[in-house]
Amino acid sequence: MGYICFINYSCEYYNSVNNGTKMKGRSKISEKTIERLLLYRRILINSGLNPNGSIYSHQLALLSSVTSAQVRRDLMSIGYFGSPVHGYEIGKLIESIGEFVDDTEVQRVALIGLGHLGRAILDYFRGRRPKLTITAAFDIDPEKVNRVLHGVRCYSIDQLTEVIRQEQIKVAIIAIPESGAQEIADQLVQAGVSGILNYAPIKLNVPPEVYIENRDMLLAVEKVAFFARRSKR
Amino acid sequence: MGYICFINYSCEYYNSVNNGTKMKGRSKISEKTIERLLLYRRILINSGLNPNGSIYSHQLALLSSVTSAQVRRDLMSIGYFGSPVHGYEIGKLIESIGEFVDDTEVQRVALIGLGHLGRAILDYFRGRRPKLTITAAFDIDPEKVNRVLHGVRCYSIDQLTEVIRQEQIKVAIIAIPESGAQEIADQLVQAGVSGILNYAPIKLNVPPEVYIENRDMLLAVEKVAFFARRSKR
DNA sequence: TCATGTGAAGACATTCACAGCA
DNA sequence: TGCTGTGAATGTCTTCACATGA
Repeated sequence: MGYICFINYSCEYYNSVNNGTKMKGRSKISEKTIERLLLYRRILINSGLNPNGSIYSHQLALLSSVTSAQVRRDLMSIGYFGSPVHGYEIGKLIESIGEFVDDTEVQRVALIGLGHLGRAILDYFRGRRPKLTITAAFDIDPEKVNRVLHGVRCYSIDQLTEVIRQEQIKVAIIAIPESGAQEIADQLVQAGVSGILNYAPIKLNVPPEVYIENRDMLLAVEKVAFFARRSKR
Repeated sequence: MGYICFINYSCEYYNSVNNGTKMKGRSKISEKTIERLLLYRRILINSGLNPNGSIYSHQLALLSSVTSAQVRRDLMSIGYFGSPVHGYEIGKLIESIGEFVDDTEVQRVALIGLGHLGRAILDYFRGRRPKLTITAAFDIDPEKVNRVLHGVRCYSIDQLTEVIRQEQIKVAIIAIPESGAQEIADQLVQAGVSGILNYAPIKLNVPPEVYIENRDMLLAVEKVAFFARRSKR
């Protein structure tokens, strides 16, 4: 809640056309901006547009369902500058967003729970993001333990701390029922994880320095059901 | 985006202690407030607290990880009033939130896609919300069609329009890969659906009167990975 | 005393609108 | 001309802080 990050960036990063105005010091980037940047990148990649071509803010805005002013602000905030003539160079824009949102090295992710949800995540995820790989999965089911499922090695939940410490994993996805979720969260934090994506329908207690994103599946349906009723159809 | 709903409510709904100030006319409730109200309700139900007891805003705030002022504002916005002496009566609060967020009748929901994700949703959902039931599932796999899986009848995707029209379903969950998602969304809209929960990693084009909630699973991981790096651990 | 309900302030997010430039 | 980058305006959301009341 109210997560703001301060990023200290140097100017080599930016393909700045407008290279007169170098940005100094720190810049604030909101969660919403990050989400949109990730969205822009994926839209650009999936669009099939020529990476050597360019795109105007209003075009990208249309593809992303936001306003053109929003696009320009977001790109400004990562220090990527376009040209009034050609707009933004697609390939370089994709790259710049990547430099901003991706780590320099590959980030390893742990997946807790290989039930239907866990396997769905693996399917959606599989090879999509080169800088982000799910390297370890955990489950209580002895049938699954020590096997490779959907391309990922499955460990026993008892090895959680050990494996996460060893592999220096900082990101975890909780895809188990709510009953065990808090206990797992505690273990994850203990083992050094600093970001948790939680699919269990429960509020997890974690220290404030650990980033947590809740994707409560029940709540999502309830919310849509509410707004569906308010539609004028 | 910027979804605001105007609700016209009558005062019979509210267990107003402070019955001097009746709210007249229309009130704006934001998406965020709705999410929190749904969260409060679930926390209250799951907490195991005695429904005949009461709770103070700061206690509920602690359980929900928000501020007490936020809790009071949210409850105010649905016209539920507590007492400075006892706080809010738990049972009546649960009921009041329900009267606000639930439909008067049961709402039927369609689930598109019975892969791992679809089955995960069914598992999480199963019997949790009495006013909301997934009544029809759709899949292309002939193995699944015309069978009852996880308690829900599975139809062929070809019957989509027909079944949704017949059952007057207004809410749908898209749990299929991105490749077919836009086509399905178009059909859903055609069939009269007014709220869509989309799990496919793609921006769906729907008319503005249709409410759409995106729960992009890839983007969620990318976002958490980003903020995990910014942690001070 | 202590918690509610709420006006007002503050923080944050989005959009407007226009200078500046090729 | 038609775009970008951005100050200023607007809009939305959250928190502060205090009058009120049992």
